[in-house]
Amino acid sequence: MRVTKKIKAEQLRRLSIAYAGEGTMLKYTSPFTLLVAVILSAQCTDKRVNIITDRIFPRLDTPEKMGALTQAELEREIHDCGLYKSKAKNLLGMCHMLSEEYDGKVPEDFDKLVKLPGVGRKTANVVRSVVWGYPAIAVDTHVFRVANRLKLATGTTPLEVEEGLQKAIPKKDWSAAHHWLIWHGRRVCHARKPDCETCILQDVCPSCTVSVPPWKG
DNA sequence: ATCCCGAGGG
DNA sequence: CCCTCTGGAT
Repeated sequence: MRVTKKIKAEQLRRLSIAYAGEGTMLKYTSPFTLLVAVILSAQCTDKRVNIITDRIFPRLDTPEKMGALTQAELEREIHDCGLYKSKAKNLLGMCHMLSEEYDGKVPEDFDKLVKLPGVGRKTANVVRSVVWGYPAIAVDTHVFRVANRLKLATGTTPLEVEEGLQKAIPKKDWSAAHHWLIWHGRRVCHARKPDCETCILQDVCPSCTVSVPPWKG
């Protein structure tokens, strides 16, 4: 099927209704704690991250406090969320840079954020969008997969898909759309076995695998 | 077995 | 460009 501008708008309209009000499940109390939570969330469920952050943030909620730990100590604190060595190393580097160059405060500037150890394009977009309300579409594994399947935006790299989505979606909806696509990816449009049977986008999705989808029958 | 709101390094 | 890092949930 040919995914026209009109069909993209319909895809977005339905997603916006289905996932209205869904946001991040990560718990945080400041820009710094959200930044840490997002970094910990790589290859890990939000629920698991929240268990860890509930435990550590009462003691380690600033770059100064967290940056005072040794690598081994921080590894032990975050061990259960996986990738713990690289995350601990990056978090320490990030804390030190925040303390030394930014007076312990998380910068709002995108280019400054992505220079922090462990902070890439996706993390920077999430933090800017959630904390300060900047319009941004963070392209993670879900957004990348769902956007390509819907042909809402296509591309072989996250940046390509991000730029495509920016053209396909009104700017005021960028931050919300990021969450719509994530939740659709989590609940329905799974990586391996997408649940097309229960999908609300069957007739507007070019990748629908239902044997006789409405638009073929 | 397969996937989870990635990023750094080679 | 591809590889590696990693425990937990299902």
